[in-house]
Amino acid sequence: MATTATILHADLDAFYASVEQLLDPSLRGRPIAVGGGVVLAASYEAKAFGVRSGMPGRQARELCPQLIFVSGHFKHYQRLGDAAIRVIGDFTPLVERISIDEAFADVAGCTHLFGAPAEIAAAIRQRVRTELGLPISVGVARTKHLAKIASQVAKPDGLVVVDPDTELEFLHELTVELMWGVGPVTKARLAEIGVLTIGQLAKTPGWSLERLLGPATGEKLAALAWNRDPRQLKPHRRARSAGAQSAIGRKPADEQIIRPALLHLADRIAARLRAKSRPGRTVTVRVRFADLNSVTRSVTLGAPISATVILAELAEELVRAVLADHPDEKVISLLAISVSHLEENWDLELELPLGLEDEARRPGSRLGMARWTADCAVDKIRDRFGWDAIGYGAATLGVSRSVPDEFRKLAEKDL
DNA sequence: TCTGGGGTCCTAGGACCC
DNA sequence: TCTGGGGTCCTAGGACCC
Repeated sequence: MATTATILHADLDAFYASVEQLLDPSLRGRPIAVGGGVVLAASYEAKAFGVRSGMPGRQARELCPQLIFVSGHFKHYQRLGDAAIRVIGDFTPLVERISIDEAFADVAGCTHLFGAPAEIAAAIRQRVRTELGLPISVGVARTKHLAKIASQVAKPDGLVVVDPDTELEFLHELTVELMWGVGPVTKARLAEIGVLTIGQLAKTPGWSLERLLGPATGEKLAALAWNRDPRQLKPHRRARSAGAQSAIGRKPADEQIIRPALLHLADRIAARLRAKSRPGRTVTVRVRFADLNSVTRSVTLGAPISATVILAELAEELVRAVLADHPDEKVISLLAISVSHLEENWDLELELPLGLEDEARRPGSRLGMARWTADCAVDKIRDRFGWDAIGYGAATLGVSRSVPDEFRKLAEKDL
């Protein structure tokens, strides 16, 4: 007899759109999209017409002429998302939050207090509905993978419990794209060899999958198809990287365009790194050209950084190297910076390592003590007066904000 | 003429060390 | 001196997730 199903996966339904329908009752039951130029989220009524997040607004309107666009109430998203996760936390401390609207939980240790996992799941759904006014779907199973699939099957506004004795019956009749890690490319590759369902995947020889998808992916999918999911619940995952990007339309690859854009991105990232004392050693830039192909370039430093201007300068050097390698590309459509190899608990005093103080004080030095103190001053002013109270001249001007900064914040992981 | 934004993990080759 | 193997780190690209 298998162990009990105690893993929950809870997922708020069409979260941003549901919040808008909660705030404005006249929107309930109608197709709505959050956003304007680009769809940030769509209600189920809009999804029925094929409207998807990330879709250009114009295309969405073509698919659904009666679509209602609403600008987002971003503060409410954060508040209600946090509140929903707290409801889960009232039952068990073992909660792994995946994003603003989604979390795993293990209720093995609290069934004696609150009843069977299925009852706990029902109670969570009931409380989120009555206390917050939002629909949330929950899957209950023995593993994370199966719980996640169960919640997807439960949507919208449902509950699915997978009995440990009938796991494979449940799993094998579903299509492969419901599996974690199967996207459009993998789905298409599997379709080439006639594999459409998870059951067919399970019966496919391992060597065949590994040849088709590579050793790691092949082995992983084979394991998941037989419901062997080794992943443990990890309540306190720390972020491994922090980044920012900006789609800039179609702009010439000139310094006047690139420098302010990179400074703005570096400013956003570096401020986050400093706030959590997590400087990073690797800087990666991505340049997307007019044809939407993109190229990355990275450098790993001997010591971690979190100063805005240093990050911006390194990023600019990397972008220059990319452009030098692609002399025919005159137009760029996106710039991105990411910082990884983040330090765990970095004492800010150590950012200028012992022995480098002299170098730091040298005028024009990259380590620049003056720059460091400037960042600190900016951070303090922003703490008191808000982000836009101060900034790096060029970065505050002329940077197109196709997506509101509040929306960006929602997607940021806690460092 | 606006195809978003923030992340994770895997792969494959090369450098380098033992 | 030559050959080989294993481990680690770095880099660039890609698939995928929300």
